[in-house]
Parts: sequence; C-alpha cells; structure tokens
Amino acid sequence: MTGDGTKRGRGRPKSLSRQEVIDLAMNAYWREGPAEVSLNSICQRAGVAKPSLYREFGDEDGLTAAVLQAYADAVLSQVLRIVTGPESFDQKVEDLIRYASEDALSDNGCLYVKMQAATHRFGEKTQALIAAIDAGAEEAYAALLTDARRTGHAPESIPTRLGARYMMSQITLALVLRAAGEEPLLVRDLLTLALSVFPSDKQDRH
Amino acid sequence: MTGDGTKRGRGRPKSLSRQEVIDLAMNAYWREGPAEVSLNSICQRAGVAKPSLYREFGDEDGLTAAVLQAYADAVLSQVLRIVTGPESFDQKVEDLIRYASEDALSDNGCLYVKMQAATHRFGEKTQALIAAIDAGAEEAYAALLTDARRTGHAPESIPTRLGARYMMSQITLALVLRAAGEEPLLVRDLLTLALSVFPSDKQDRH
DNA sequence: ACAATTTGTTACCAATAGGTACGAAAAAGT
DNA sequence: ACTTTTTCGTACCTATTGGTAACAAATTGT
Repeated sequence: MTGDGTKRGRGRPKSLSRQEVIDLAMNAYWREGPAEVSLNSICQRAGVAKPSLYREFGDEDGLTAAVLQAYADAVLSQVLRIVTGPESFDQKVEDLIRYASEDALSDNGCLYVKMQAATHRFGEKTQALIAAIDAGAEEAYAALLTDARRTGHAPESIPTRLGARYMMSQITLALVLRAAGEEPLLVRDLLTLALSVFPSDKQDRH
Repeated sequence: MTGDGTKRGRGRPKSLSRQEVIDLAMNAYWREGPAEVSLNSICQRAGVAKPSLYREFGDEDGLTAAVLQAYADAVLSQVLRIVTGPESFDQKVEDLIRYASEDALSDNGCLYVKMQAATHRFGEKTQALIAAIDAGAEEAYAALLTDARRTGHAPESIPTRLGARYMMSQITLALVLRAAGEEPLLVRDLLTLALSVFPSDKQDRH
C-alpha cells in the first residue's frame, strides 16, 4: 500500500514504508531524546511488527543510523550549503545566524546535536556516521575560514583551525540552546555576539 | 564500620557509607553518562544491597539529586567563588578560562553539564535541583556583568542580561567540550576567543 | 495448480530496569 | 534474658528492553 512502486520482484508486497518509519522515529528522537525512545515504542507508534523493522534496518543501530542519515540529507545539508556557497563571508555569517535562530527549527529540530551529545549510546554504524558528519563539517568550516583569511575577516590573531573550530562550536551551541527551548531572539543575539569576533565589512577594521 | 561516628541510637550499626556511595555514583555518572549507569550496577560496584540504597536515598531520583548536590557543593562552588569574588573583571575572566581548561577537570569532571544536557531523564527532585543551580548561576553572572558595566568592560552594545547569558553559555560550552574529550589547550583558546568580546584593560578601548 | 520467494505477525526469549516483602542480624534499653 | 529498634540482604515482583523462531499471507515464476 505504501511501498514505493519500483518494479517489485517476487514475494509478498511490503506494506512497510521505510520513509514513514524514519520520519516518525526522527520526530520521536527529536522530541523526547534518542535515549528515551525504544525500538518497541517506535514499532507501536508506526503500527508495524518488530520483525518487519528488523528486516528493514538490521538492528537498532541500523535504524538510528538511517534516521541520522536522513536527517543529514534533509537538514544538515542546508548548513553545509550556506558554509560552502559562493556568497561573501559577511553574508554567510548572516545566513548562519538567521538559520540557527529561525522558528522552523523547532519542527525539524536539530537532531544531530542531540545524537552527538549522546554518542556513546549508539552502535558502531551510528557512531561512525556521527564522526563522518563531524569531519565533513570541520573541513567545510576550515575552508570557510581559509577564505575569510584572504578577505580580511579573520585576523592573524585567529589561526585558521581555531577559527574553524570556533565557528563550528558556536553554531552547535546555538542549536543546543534552541533544542533546550531557548527563545530564538536570545539565541540570535548570543550567536551574533559570539561571531562578532570576526570583523565584518560594516565595522571599521583598523 | 564506615558509618559516621555521631552518637548512634538503638538499632544495628550501619555499614553503608552515604558519602562512599555518592562518590562512587558521581564518578560512574561522569565517566559513563548518567543514562548508562543503573541503580543496580551502583549497588553492585558499591557492594551494598539494593534495599539499603533505597532506605538511604528513597528512590533513584533521591540518589541522583544527592549526587548532584554533592557535586555542586564540591565543584560548582569553585566557579561561583570566582564569579562572585572581589577580584577585577580581567582577573575573573582569566581565572574562569584557566579553570575551564585545567587538567584536573578530567578527574572531577563537569558532571553538571552532563546532567543538564539530559534533564528529562531525571525525576522531580533532580530536575528542580538543576533548575535551582541554573538560576543561581545566572544570577551570579548577572551581578558580574553589572559590575563589568561600571568598570567599562561591558560596552553598551552588550546588554547586561545578554552578557550574563553569554558568559554562562560560553563557560558551559567549554566544559562540554572538555567532557567530550577535547584538548585543554584548544578549549582554552576557544574560550579566550569567545570572551574577547569583552574588552580587557590591556587592550586599547577606543 | 504448485513451488519459490518475500513480507507480515504472533508469540516468545534472556537480560535488565526500578522497586519491595520479609526474615535474619546486630545493636541499645529494660 | 527479653523486647525494641534499626539495618542488612536474599529473593522476589512487574515492566520493558533488544532480539528471534516459526508460521501465515501474499505475490511471481513455471
């Protein structure tokens, strides 16, 4: 009924929609925290039997990894697009601040920071995926900072690697605060203040 | 054997040392994360029977609250003493940075930030305690910023409440990074950069 | 019609969670 | 010696966890 229509092979047609389960699990992980949502409860809410889930995802690690992957594809890619885009440094900073404090974030949620904060709870696949996403993000931020150095937005007092880690951790902090229910406007001001260590074009750069 | 020596009353002398259990639980919570340490395992490691624990702490919520309280008394009070002390703003900032990046933190651990990040997992008492500690910290930081405003370390572009929340979240961020196993020197540099938005006496203040 | 194949579902498993009933043990008061 | 009081500890409870065996159902290929 809900299976995708790719020419199906031989057996019984599947009624389990992989995407539906992932979306449901993603939402549950986000709202209640990954540690509080059991595989059993996911089956219950999705209205599917446990062995169906296990056939689709292998084990719990497979499910969490699939959810995180879907989240990375849907949400984290937006951040990466901002960071690696062709805009000016000032514009990127502005976009990042706006993204981290926008209201829509409450619905999507920043699941990644929640999973990152509880890495040890997950299996090998999920941990490896978290590490990979982390590495990719750090690389992107490093490129951003290298570029900022050329345009004079990153002074010599801020080494490239330090600046990259700084931006990354500040963005993460903003998302964590949002995840904790903090007001978007306050988060916006906090992040703006944190990123003000990078001189913008509008400020006088002595 | 290990009970404290206050004139004991009538019944069988207790062999359970409240402080020993708290210390052991505190260490376990810190190293493995509060979500991964069960009450059963604490009993096992401490070598005490479960009913003994329940008589002493009531329930799991009572234990986690007692551990957090002990942690607040032992560790968090140090941060508060720095913030509310009589030193200059510059000196306080320096002390905070040094504290957050010192090596000894790895042993003590910053349990608070771990429990704060997983608030929903705990019972009412523990949650209330977390909220109380949070409120106290914010108040102290607000006082610090009010003082900084007088001495010119907090420019008008940074409202008092924003500045207080900023300092608090940056300190917390540093402790979280330490908890995640980040190198002390990197954390030190990150925190130094973040707090450089407050002009120090050594910098020229236009 | 019948075998092959794939999915779904019921019912179960061992392990562990937080929590407790109850009797044995050890002290003090009488 | 005997009762009282307090703590200890074995053995148990129910609920839930991640995970699976085995069988029923539904489809395609022959």
